[in-house]
Amino acid sequence: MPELPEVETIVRGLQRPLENRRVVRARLRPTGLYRRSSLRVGWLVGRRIVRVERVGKNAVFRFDPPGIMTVNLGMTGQLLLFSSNDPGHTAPKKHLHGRFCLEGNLELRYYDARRFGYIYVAPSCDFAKDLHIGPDPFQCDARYLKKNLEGRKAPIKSLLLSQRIVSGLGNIYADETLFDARVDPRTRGGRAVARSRRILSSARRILERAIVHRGSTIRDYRQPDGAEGGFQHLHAVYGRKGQPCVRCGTPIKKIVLSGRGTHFCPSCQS
DNA sequence: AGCTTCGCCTGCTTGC
DNA sequence: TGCAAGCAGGCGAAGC
Repeated sequence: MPELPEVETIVRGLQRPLENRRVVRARLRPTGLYRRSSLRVGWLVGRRIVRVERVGKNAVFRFDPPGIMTVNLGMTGQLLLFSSNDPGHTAPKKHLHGRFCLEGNLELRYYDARRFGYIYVAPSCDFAKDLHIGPDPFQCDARYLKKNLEGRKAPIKSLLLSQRIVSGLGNIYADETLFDARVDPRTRGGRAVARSRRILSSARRILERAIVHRGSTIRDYRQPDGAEGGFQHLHAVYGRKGQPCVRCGTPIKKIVLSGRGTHFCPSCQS
């Protein structure tokens, strides 16, 4: 599932090929993939992509004349790049929902098997207001996190998953972060305030390492050129139920927390 | 208001 | 072996 490191990798892979190219044709179906109140992608035709960037878990495309498209990949979304004058490329059609043809015979395709992703097209976007997302772990400090955990009763894991406080963490990296910080995922937010600094620095460390390894491919995630990520081999807890903790050897436990599979070491996370 | 659960959706895994 | 139920989960909406 594309979280911050995966989206960062995708965005970096798209910047050079896409920036400064004009949209020649754009199509997206079904309309259920649009976020409420979004314009249709046809509105982008004739506009030039001036910048590709990441905001939380969203890939964001900025255009001139002014316009913006945000892509949230949900669980199984993919943004793949094809050269339309390369007859050898065999692009699957299954789950292909979006096609963006650009100058220079480039085609950006949007695939999403489960269709949990969504796309938002608008003249401009206020991310906090329109997408309900807060700063990512690289954009906030421990004081901010502390302030937002105070008095909260929900488990720290659930609070980290909420994109409103801190954006970018999903199920994999929330588990990995809390393991790194040695914090039990069931700890109530208010009880984790004193460990805000450690949690934040763990999040940054984990995310940086994951970016270096180009994200985690569990099943669907791919880079724009179709390659898999490599960080899945370095997970300490996610997907390691029953296997020995890399720190203390205790079997990793898997529980359900706020409806999410949650992996942790019952011995060294407290 | 804060927190949890539900529904969306498909494909892989599990169990009979 | 084959089929159906179970499970996975990001996110918004609904429910408590």
